Amino acid sequence: MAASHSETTATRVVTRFAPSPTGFLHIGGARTALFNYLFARHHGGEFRLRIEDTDRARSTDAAIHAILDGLRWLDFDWDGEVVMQFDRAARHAEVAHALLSNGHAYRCYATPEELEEMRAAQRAAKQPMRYDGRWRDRTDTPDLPFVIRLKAPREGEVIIDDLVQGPVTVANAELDDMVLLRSDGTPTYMLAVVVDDHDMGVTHVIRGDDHLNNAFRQLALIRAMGWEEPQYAHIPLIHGSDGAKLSKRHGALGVDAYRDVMGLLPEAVENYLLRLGWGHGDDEIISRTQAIEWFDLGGVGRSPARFDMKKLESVNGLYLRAADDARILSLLTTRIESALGRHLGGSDRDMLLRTMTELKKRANNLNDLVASLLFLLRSRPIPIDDAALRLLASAPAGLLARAKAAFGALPDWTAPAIDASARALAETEGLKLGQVAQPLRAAVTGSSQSPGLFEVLEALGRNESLGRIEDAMALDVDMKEQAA
RNA sequence: GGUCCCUUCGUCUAGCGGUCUAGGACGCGGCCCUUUCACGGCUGAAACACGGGUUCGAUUCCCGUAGGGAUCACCA
Repeated sequence: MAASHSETTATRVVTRFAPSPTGFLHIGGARTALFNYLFARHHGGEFRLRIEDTDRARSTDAAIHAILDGLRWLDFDWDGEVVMQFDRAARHAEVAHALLSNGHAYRCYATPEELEEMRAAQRAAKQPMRYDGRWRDRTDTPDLPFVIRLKAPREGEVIIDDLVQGPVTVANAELDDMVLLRSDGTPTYMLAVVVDDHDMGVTHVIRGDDHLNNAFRQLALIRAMGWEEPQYAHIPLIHGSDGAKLSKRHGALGVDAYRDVMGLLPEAVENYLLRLGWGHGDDEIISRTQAIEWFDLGGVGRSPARFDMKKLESVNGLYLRAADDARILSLLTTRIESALGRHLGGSDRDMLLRTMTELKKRANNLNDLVASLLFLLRSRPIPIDDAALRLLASAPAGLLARAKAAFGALPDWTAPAIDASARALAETEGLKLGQVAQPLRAAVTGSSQSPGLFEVLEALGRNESLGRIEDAMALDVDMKEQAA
């Protein structure tokens, strides 16, 4: 029971995120949660979480866990206990009956078939499909199943001063008498949201604009109960890259997919989502702290934004490069181990840590990062791709052997020392540095492209490096020529 | 179809009557850096949906048109 919050509501802010657990936490839901979170934190208010599980047939525990897991990953910490809507069914019914007693609701005995006929007739007559209020003024109470409907005002209009959409007006004649309590005694969504928002003391309802029309019906219910009206902010939905409603193939995946299959960082997803439909001057990279300081509902755009994976990847790359190397390595470990089929040893980790900064420049997500570092960890002989094979085939005869000899004689195995040695070799061979470096790169990395060759050699160590060069020297000539 | 909402580069956006020869970012092209690929730096192409008003003056305000979206359940 949250009865009297009629005191000072001017500065008090309570927002909530209220997903229904019929699926994973998708990207649109994550953005709604973000906006609610940021708005609450900006005002020093509360951000609450409510699971709308009144649809017993479609709600699952797995979905509840996926949603909580997603919110935790994104680090949107909520205040207080999670409210499970179904647990409050008795309270919802209580409100429906209170409305019945105060004359703001009535029993409707129309059968589903009867209502379907009514709609068919309206459809045929090209009339708007609305409940015609056939039980609105009847006083008889047959011994039949019934639903409780709100006796909504029929005259006048309602204006909602939406914090995002601005003032929106709808005539009451457009609204029909919605069902509050189903014939089985369970509450409808409309009833449950209004009651829960009220009892939870929600001051600002920030949600997708697919709920904008609902707001008018909900307001009628709030007024019938004489409750305080919340502020509304209906944010536009996210669309796919083709402008159509976001679907699976556009990226309407659970946030777990962004983490696990796409290998993205939560702070990057957050930043991208924040900028989707909201802006702060020319700022692109915005920290959580800045977001809390700057976020405002007035800055939210009113038109739907298209989801752009390319930009998300780009933002992720920026965050990846800025991220702590040890943290990234820990995120990478499982991926690397499953790709390699073995556990990572301490020396492996040291080597990766030393090269991580360079590695990160070449990847925008964790998957690419793993793919680009595996060559460091593979055991000899490492696989050589076609482009690398061609490089080896076109290298001057004996070059690799002479390089191996020169490197083998080095007193210190450091990148600068190897660099100097390679340059000296190129000089005596009458070659450009690239003509020496590329075949070596092919031999050592198995690829035509990699991080700086000398840094790679240093990281690999003298034995492994010389071994790999030797492996390449021993490669079958036909094989190389075939590639060339 | 009724109702409601929206409309700046391909995309996300800045702009809240003159500062706009319309700015930034992603993507795309070029150049630089360079042992490769990246990163980074510089640079180029690229937009105010259309038509009327209001105003000394409209990207910015109003009205239409077109296009897009949302919603019309005993689902949430």
